[in-house]
Amino acid sequence: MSKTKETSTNFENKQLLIQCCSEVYAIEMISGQWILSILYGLVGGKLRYGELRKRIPEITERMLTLQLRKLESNGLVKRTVYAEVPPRVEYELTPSALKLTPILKQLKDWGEQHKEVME
Amino acid sequence: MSKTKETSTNFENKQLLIQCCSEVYAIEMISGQWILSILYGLVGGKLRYGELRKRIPEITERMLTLQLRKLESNGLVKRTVYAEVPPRVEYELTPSALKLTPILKQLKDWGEQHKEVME
DNA sequence: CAGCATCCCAGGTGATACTG
DNA sequence: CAGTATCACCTGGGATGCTG
Repeated sequence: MSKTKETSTNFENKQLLIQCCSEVYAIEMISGQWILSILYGLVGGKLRYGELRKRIPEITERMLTLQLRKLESNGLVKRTVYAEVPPRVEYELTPSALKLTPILKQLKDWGEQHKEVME
Repeated sequence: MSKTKETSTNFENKQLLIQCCSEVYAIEMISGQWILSILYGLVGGKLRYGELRKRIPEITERMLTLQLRKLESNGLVKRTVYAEVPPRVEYELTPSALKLTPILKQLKDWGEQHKEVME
């Protein structure tokens, strides 16, 4: 670390922005090509890794794993590992993530209105 | 086009997602390192390019221009060019963009709550 | 079953210099 | 004043193959 001066400066700016502006922080969390697909996949209840994968056929294993880890570390998804053979891992939304859904609904409504305005 | 098979497929998927899910479309619009800074810079009313730049000292001219064009083509910002010397260009939020602000407020509130939950 | 490791390319972004 | 052009870098994400 502390190698690339400008990059680290930028990173610090971004971190600062995320810390002071909670909306930036929130948007960071729901940004990313797969985040919403995963969130929506889980609104129905907990799912195993393989089940989740079937609901999002286009995603690669790599990205599903990466994004789930991101969601987990962001506190939007809870990951439960069962000490069994064969292994079983279940994912579910946290209460916090569930509170996000009405806001997503509003974004959807805004988006639809905005599309109409646009032509 | 039609060169890289997988990439174009992916692009199509993404476009499809944006078209069918208006929340994805909305999130796309407010995602990006500078979008919110610019939006917030303009909530007070119209500003000239240079004035806007002073409000966001860290942004480069290149990025300010690019992001403003993105916002313009997305219908969030209106750009007005005055045929004068020296040139004058003013930017202002569209009504649609203004409707977004309460939703951003909610995202902010959620973000703050979520931060508290997180430790 | 539920991942991780590796390689690789495309696109986004910064720095810098130039222009109508 | 309000941009555009060019180069160069870094990260995100895909493909593929391996493992506890």
